[in-house]
Amino acid sequence: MTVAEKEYTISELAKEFDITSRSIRHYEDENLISPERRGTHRIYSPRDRVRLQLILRGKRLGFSLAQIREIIDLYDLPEGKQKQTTLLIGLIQERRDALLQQRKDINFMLKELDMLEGKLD
Amino acid sequence: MTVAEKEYTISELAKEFDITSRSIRHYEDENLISPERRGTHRIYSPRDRVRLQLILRGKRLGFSLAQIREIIDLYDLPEGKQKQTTLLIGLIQERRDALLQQRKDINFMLKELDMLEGKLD
DNA sequence: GCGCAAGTTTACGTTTGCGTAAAGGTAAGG
DNA sequence: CCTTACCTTTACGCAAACGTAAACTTGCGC
Repeated sequence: MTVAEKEYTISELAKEFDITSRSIRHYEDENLISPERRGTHRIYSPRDRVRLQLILRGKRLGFSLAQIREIIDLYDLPEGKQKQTTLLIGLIQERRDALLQQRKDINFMLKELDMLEGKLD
Repeated sequence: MTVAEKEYTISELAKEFDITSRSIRHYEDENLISPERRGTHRIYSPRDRVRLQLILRGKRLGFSLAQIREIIDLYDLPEGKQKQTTLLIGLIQERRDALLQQRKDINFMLKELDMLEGKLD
């Protein structure tokens, strides 16, 4: 039998990730997450929680919610079925290029910060 | 004698960095850059050009213009004079922490992209 | 000295990402 | 049942980062 899956309320997740419930609902409005409903209340699964983490990671990197949705959608491929592989590979490569550029930018800035600190003798 | 410094018009820089003149003027409104004026026209020096590059780098990393201004201001320290070193070191450390977190996020996402691509066999 | 591209200011418009009431529904404890 | 804490939807508000249009001025190029 399957192990009982953990469940979360909206305010639990909000507190855990230090954001507001409003934000989480907003992400749902933007179709970035869609928790189960028990009556009117939202119930979040561990899988939903992971999605939220992905969203916040994207935010920290400066992606828009629309971009984040594109990225997240990559995770929801129908497992075996590859639904336009060439198109997907293109998308993935785009993401990768952006991230590599960001990493370059970060390394550059880190170096600059080192230099600046050096000037503060 | 000093070598003649290169000069740029607003539209030259706009074209070079693939942004609009409007954006550049906006950065000026927000005190991120302040080119020389020759009459009413703006004249950009190589130093201004570097500042613009810093701005765009910050943007690619998702920083707000206000944050970018803070970062840029670090470059304009009165050379020898250290004006509240402890405070500055704190600021620099904050920036560094944020960048290191971002680099972690990036590395995480890159790994995920690799895995996703693996599933597309 | 005229034309025309490129510059200027001023100001209102737009999108994104929530904040912040307002007005109420729901569930568990006493 | 009643309070209390937490949840819900609806909707208007707002700051950031420009877009865009209007209405001018400037300065080559001929």
